[in-house]
Amino acid sequence: MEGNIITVDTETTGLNPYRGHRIFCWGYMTDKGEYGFCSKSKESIAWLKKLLNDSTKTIVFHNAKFDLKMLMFEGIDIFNLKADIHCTLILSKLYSISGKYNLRSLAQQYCNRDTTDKDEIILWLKRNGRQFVKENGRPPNFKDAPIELVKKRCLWDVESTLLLFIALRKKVTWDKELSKLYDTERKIMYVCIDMENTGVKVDRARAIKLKQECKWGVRTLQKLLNSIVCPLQIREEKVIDFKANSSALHLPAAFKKLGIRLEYRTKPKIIGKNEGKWSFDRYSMLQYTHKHLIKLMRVSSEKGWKIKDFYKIFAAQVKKYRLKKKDCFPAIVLKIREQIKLISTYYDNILNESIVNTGILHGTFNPSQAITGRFSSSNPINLQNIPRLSGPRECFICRDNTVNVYFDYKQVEMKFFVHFAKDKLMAKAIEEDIHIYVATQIYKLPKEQITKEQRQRAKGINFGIIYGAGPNKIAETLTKDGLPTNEYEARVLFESYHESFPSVQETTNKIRLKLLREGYISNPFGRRYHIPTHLAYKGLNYLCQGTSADLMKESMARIWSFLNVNGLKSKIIQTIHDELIVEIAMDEQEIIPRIKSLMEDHKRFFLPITVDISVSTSRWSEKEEWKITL
DNA sequence: TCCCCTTGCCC
DNA sequence: GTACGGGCAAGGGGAC
Repeated sequence: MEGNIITVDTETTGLNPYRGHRIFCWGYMTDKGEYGFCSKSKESIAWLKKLLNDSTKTIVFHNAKFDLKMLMFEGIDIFNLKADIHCTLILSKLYSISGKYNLRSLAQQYCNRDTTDKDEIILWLKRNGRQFVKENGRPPNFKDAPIELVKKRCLWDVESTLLLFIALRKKVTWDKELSKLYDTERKIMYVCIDMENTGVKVDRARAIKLKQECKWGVRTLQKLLNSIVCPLQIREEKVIDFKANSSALHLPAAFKKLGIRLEYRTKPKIIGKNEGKWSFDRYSMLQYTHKHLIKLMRVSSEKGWKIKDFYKIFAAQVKKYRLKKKDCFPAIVLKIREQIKLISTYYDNILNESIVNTGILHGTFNPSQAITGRFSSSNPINLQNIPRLSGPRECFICRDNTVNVYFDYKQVEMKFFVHFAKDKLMAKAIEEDIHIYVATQIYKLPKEQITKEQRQRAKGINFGIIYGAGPNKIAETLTKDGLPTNEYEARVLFESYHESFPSVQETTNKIRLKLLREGYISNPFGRRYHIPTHLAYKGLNYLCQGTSADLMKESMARIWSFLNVNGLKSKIIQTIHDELIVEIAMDEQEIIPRIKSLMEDHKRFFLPITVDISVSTSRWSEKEEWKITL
């Protein structure tokens, strides 16, 4: 083969190798115009393996993480390839101007490729799907499509990838910072694959038990709801089973029947055109909730009460205050929705997606999905939004002979916020308690007089401000968090905040100017954010989020190399934005401080970036502060 | 059956 | 005059 740059694309029977999906063919193209397409066979994989280990070659994929992972399942040692591996998805995300990163749009945008043809395989799957299921008892995948279509698509893809690589590589590598980011992202591919491959261990029996408890709650609360509002007249139909998730039909009808006047609407889609639909989210529902039940709702969520305990106290309250059925309605709707959510989003997935014998759950982490640079997690389950208090974390357990260690960047987004605003007073306060300090400023009280609730309010405002919130949104968030705040109160606090910390608005103004002049802003790692000027208020948040994300990525790459170079058994298993979960082998616990120091950064930023450590020897829900026990 | 909307979980 | 950042997934229900 003459070409030294070779693009490769594998076609697979699906997206999840842990569900048995595999490569069935692949194609390539070189910068000298050579190309080929072949079915998977022992020989063709051996040939590809040799290519991937030719140190004179540059191999390019579009979304290399995916192809490499699939190749791993063909027995290729992807972690020690000799060829130089590149990825046009990462390149295009780093160069980032458009919001679309599938190969078709990129090829059109950067390579002027014609994309008027529809994707013929997708069309084929759509046209023949139903018939196929009838004949084969399963939906068709790419392998079932006519091979000429697959070949055509595959070759189109490798050609586009090649053009894209040539167009983008220099744009990224000419910039020193972007080039470094690119190298980190390429390492992160392997970290991610390793992490996904290791998976997390779940306790299926516990998930079954907790699911049963929730189901009891749903049954009990559902009976109550039905007895309160059914039969319910919806159009011509008499509904006898009320759906608490139906905010379009059932909830408005139920409120009407109970004689509760509706007050809150969702944001209209087209401003002014439409006044929005009735809203029944937690914020609105709490406004309709009876005063004797509000505290119960708050405490039960805060403490993560099991449904039976909630129900006991709830029944007692109802009796004590002689509440009518209609008084209980909003609270019951909220509670049943919590239970439904726990079952369908968490317990069902934990049970359906973990491997029955081993209890291992393989999630997917995507390092280049979020525009800020954060990871996202999905498929088959999002491992980054597991509830902290209400049960599911009990199902995540340690593997035998390991402990799970949680390395948490302490207040990291807050620190970067101060870093960008360069606010000296805040910087000083962050070492002690930033939320109390902000409370002293906005309430104009000495810190001894700050109540727990005022601190919590200040905390809500701090995060709201980082996210670019206005007074209304702050009121909403605080109320949802169990701190009832009206819009007037929120406005006073909001203004008081900006009077105390003028540096914050100054920073946003600077960002706006920079966007006006250059069209983008960059974080300290050189990651660029193209933001339209009228959305400049997002800039500060992108910087905080993105800086924290890039710091985490660098750390992960370092830690992963450290573990590998030293031949350690311990594994990175999860990342939740500013938290890294490492499964530490029982006999390797001495590396915990080392990992901490690989993550911390005392030099580069306005404030030292430090790490807190927690550890669990049993369940995620049981994690506690780490004390040196070496 | 597909897709939008609403809701709700995480940081 | 304006307004909570980034994600993912599920259920309901209208559109086709």
